[in-house]
Amino acid sequence: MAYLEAGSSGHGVGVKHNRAVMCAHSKTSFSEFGGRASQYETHAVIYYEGDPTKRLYELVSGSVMLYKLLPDGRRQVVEVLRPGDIFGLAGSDEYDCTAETLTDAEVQEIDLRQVERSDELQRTLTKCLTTQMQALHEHAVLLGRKSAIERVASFFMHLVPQRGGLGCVGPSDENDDSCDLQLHMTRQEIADYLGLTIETVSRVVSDLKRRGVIRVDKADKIHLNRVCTLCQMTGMH
Amino acid sequence: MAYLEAGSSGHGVGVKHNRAVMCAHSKTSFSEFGGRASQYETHAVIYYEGDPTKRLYELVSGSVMLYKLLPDGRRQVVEVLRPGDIFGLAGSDEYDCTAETLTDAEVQEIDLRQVERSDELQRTLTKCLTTQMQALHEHAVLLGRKSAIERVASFFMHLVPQRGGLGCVGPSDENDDSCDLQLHMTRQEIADYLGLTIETVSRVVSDLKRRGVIRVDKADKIHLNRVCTLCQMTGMH
DNA sequence: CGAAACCTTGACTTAGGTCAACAAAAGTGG
DNA sequence: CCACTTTTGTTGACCTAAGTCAAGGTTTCG
Repeated sequence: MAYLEAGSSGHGVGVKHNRAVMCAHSKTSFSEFGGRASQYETHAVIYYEGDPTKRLYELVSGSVMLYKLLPDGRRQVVEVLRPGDIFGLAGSDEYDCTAETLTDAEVQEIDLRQVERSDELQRTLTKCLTTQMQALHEHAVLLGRKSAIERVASFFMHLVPQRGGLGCVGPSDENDDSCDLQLHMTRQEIADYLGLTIETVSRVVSDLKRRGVIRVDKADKIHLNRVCTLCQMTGMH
Repeated sequence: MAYLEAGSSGHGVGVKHNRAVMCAHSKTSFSEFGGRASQYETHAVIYYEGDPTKRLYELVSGSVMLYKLLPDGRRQVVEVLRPGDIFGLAGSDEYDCTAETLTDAEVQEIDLRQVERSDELQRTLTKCLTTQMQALHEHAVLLGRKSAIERVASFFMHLVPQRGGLGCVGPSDENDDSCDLQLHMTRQEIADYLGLTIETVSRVVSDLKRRGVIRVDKADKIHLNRVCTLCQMTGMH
C-alpha cells in the first residue's frame, strides 16, 4: 500500500466494490446491536446541522468530516473522523453539525432508541466520546494558539501513525524518516479545518516544499521527507 | 441575587462556609455511588495535565476551567465548566488538561474503577459528554472563524440564561433587555479562552462600553444594557 | 501605606486575510 | 482522444485585524 489514508488506517482500500470483504472486516461496535451497514460516496452529506436526530453512526471505513456554518457562510470543520469514531450524538433533538464524507465511506447506523437500551453500547460510547473529546481539546489549542505553519505541521503529523504523540518512538529506520500521506481533503477543507484561508494553506504547503520538508506528489498526496523535522514545527516540542 | 455567576446558575452563592447547605443541594449524579464531596479554593489546581488519572469529577458548585499549555507557555483554556459538568475522563492514563478552579468550588469525586462498574453512571456520562462535546464544537467555530468582537460577544452571551440559543425567547420585558454578569475570570483567562491577547480583550470590552452596549461595574462585573444588540454581534445572526 | 497583580491605552509591527490573475487538474461530451 | 468548461490550486500585491511593546492607571491585599 503506497499511501496512508487521511483519517483511516487504510481499511477502506479496495473495499468499495466488494460487499463480502466489507462485511468480513465489519467487526464494529454496532453490528451486534442490529445496526445496519450503509455506503456513502465521496462528498455525500449524511445529515445536515439542524436535522432531527434519529440515528447514531459509527464510521467503519473511509473518512467523514463534521462542520458548522455561520449564517454568512463561514465554515468551521470541527472534526475529521476516522474508522471507529462515532457521530450523530446530539444531546438535543437536532444535529449540531453537518456530517459529510471526504471519501467513499462505510457506516454502521443504529437507531437512537436502541442506544438508550444497551448498557454495553453506553460503555463503548463513553470510551469513544472521551477520545474524541481529547482530540477536540487539542484542536482548540491549534485553533486558538498556533501559527499557520504550526497548524499545517500538526495536521500532517496527525496523519502519521505512531508519531508525534506522547509515546513517539522516533524514526523506525534512522536513515529514512519519511512517510507518504493521502489527505483526501481539498485545500478549502483543510483551511476550514485549521481556521485558515485556502491561500494561507497553499502558501504554507509551498513553503514546506521549498524548505525540503515535504514533497507534493499531487495536491492530495504529500510525501514527508523528514517526519522529525516536521514534528518540530508543530509547536509542541 | 444581584449578579449571575459565570458558568453557574448561581448555585454556589452563600454556600462557601456552610457544609449543611452544601450537602442539602448536592443531588449530584455521583453522590449515590460513593463519591465524596470536596472543596477547592479559587485558583486551586485539581489536577495537572500529565498527572496519572485516578478519579472522575463532577462540578457541584462554582466554576472550573480546563486548559492546555504549549512548551513555550502559550495557554489555551479549552473548557469553562459549570455545575453538573463532568471532568477528568482521559481515555489514557494521564489527564490531557489541567483543571483549575475559577471560584471557590465544590466537587464530587469518584474513583475511576467505580465508574467502570456502574451502568447508570455510564449513562450519565454519555449525556454529559455529549453536551460538552457540543460546546466544544461551538467553541471551535469561535476560535477558528470569529473576529475578536464576535468572540467577546459570544462569551458574554453564553453567560446569559435562556438567550442566544436556538430557542431564544427574546427579552422578557420589552423595555428592559438588560442583564448583569459576574465573569469570575481575569482578562488573561478570558483571552486564553477566546484565543486572543489580554490587550485585545481589554480593547474590545472598552469598545463595547463606548458604544453603550455594556457597562463595566468592575472588571469582573459587566452589565449588558441591550442583550439583543450584543447577541447580534456574535456572528450567529 | 506600599507592593503586587491586574487592567487600559497608545504607537507600532506583522501574520495572515483579501483581491486578482493565472495555472493546473479533472470532468464532459463530441 | 481532444477541445472545453469547471473546479481546484498557486502566487503576487496589498491591506487590516490583532499582536507586541511600553507606559501608566487601578485594585487588591498584606
